[in-house]
Amino acid sequence: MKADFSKPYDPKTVEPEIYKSWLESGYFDPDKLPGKRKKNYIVYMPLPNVTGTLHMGHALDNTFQDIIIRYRRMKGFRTLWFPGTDHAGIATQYKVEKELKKEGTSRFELGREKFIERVWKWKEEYGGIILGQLKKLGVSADWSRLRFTMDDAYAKDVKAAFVHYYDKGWIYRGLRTVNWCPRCGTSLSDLELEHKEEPGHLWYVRYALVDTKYDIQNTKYIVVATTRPETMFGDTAVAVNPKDERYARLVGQTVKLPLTNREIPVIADAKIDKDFGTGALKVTPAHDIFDFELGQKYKLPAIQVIDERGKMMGNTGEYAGMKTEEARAAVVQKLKDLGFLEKEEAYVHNVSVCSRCGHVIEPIPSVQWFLKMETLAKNALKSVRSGKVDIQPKNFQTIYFDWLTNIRDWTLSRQLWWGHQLPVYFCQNDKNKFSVAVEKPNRCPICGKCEMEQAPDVLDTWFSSALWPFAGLSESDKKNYYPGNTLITARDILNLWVARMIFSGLEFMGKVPFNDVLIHGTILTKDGKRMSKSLGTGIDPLKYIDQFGADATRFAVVWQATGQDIRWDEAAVAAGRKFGNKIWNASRFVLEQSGNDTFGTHDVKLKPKTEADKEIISKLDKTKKETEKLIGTFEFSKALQGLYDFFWHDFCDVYLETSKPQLADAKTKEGTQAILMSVLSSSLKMLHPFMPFITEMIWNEMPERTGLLMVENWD
RNA sequence: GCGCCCAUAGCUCAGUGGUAGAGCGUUUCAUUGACAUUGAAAAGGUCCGAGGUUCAAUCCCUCGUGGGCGCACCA
Repeated sequence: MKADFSKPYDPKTVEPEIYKSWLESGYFDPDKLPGKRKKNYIVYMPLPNVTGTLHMGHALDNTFQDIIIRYRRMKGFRTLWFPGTDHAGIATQYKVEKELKKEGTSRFELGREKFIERVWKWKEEYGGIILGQLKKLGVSADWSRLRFTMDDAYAKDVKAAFVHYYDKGWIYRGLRTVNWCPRCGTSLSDLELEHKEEPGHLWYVRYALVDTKYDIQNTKYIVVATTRPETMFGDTAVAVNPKDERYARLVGQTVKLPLTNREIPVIADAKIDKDFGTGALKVTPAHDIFDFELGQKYKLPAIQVIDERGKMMGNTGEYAGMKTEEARAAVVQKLKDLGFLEKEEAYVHNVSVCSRCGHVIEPIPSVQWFLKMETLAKNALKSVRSGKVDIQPKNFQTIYFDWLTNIRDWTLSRQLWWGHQLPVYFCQNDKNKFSVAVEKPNRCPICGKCEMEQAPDVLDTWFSSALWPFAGLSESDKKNYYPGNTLITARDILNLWVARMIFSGLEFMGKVPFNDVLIHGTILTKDGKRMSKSLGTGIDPLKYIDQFGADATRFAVVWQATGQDIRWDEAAVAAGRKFGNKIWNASRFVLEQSGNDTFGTHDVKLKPKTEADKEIISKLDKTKKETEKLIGTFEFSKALQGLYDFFWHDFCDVYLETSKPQLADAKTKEGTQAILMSVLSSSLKMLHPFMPFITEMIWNEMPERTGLLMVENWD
């Protein structure tokens, strides 16, 4: 590799070559780094899904991580950046199902085994794409330690984790009302829902009092307000606030459900809001999670009236088989006709939808596996409160605390086929009994003779990614490379993933997996909209890498990532390329002026003679300190802007110009040469974490060079 | 409903209790000299609105307006 300064810098031909030389050096692997390195510095890559392609968010996320890793590598740390991909259970299954649908078939027609084969094929085809793309960005992760969350070794650790929790008594199986996606046919955790505002109605429905002697103010019924009248076939109580004087005398009495005349009690609970609607709530334990909890408390039966496909069940009479929305309209009409509808109000409410497929969530009762969160959440809270884990910026700690302090038990099981099947084995002679073990028992411990059958459900994909800092690592890696240091990600997976890694790390490895969590801004379109493929607003960073080079793309992303969300401005990429050009030409000048071999290494003691000499050396010093400080506090954007100012203005505009007469004067010539070379050398080092390709390329021409810039001492 | 964040130049954004900053854009001038992917200079701002604290507020406090996000027991 020769830097040909007779031509403008061409990233397209240079970058692949440079990346190859890095790979060949082996320096991405901490065990192969040169020199004595005492301290580790470890970063965990947020796992891209196997369904993913590169987007601007990845570019930002990974550039930040690469800056840290490259900086620490140059500072003499034993650096390790763990890369990998996530099987992303529901997301991937959804993609493959969509593909099947186009072919006119479905997973049910294929059957479980064939379907999973198909998903593996998909994974082989698309799973590595994003990682290949990240290499173009210059990512210096240790590819020799690449893991996939369904690798055999990884899977073994996932099962062991499940067994561990089960043995502690924290995992239980039970029938509860859970979030259910009728399209995906599976339960979902709270964090896998999205909330969408939708215009709807609030219907006021009369529930007649059975005993009219409690009739107050000349009414013969309680009016409940509901947005979902079709669920009333499953009502098993009406609840009011105990302090609500309007209803005080009715508590303990009985009302009749319209349409079916089934009788249900009136109960009182402090959680009922007196001021909402009429202050009287219809309680449907089977189809509302809040109602389910009320039902548990007051031992109310749960009557399921909506099935797993989101359709009305046989016990709803004429509505059986209807979709819930149809049934809603029909029930309202009937109530109106029969005089049960007191009034109807337009009402904007939030509906929960599946974060994957967008289908409306239907809470239904279902047998699922749950993980008790009490202790885990408490530990995760403590780690951040005590400062063992520092989440930056601070306001994200609130989001973290909020989730953990109001946490519900984690619904672990999913009725999907793609994922880690639960390590639970059922006895075929007594199908309610099961055994939990990493390996399937040869002999059924229950009946002693049956061939046990594994539970069909798979684990929530986040159960396995929660183990990312250590799962699937070799024993020596677990010993040498846990815990790590830093995690950098966007805000959307703070609770979904980061919080769960923290408590999992504590639980299984006895230490938090990292001390610093940096949440960076999200990249939006220029008019402030979310970048999304389906909206056509997404931008592929490869577009910029191809056109302007990876360094310019990295520059643009870092330049703009000041902490807040970023309204993406393409002009920054052009600015990045211009800066690259500046670096290239300034280097050419310095190298030409240095007289090449007449000038030795920059160990030569610098003897500043002129004011300009002193000035540039003091500014370089200041910039070094500042850059170091800012990288340490993850203020990469500021660090880059400082370097930009120093290099372009202080060094190029001012010193390079004054150096010209100084070089022409025999008295100052040598000293100026030495200073030029020294400042260039330091600048290349400081810039390398940000713009690794061009700086590495120029480094090839530096007389003091002994090897790759990526492992030079930063100081 | 509760909570958080944001509002500064034409655009994208930094910033500070005391003369307001960058990149890009615009205008003018310069140029065979490392670089026209350049240099020098200039124009351009009620720092969202109202009130308060202060000797002094773009910055701190309160309320409001507009935008974004998170959570919710959203009946």
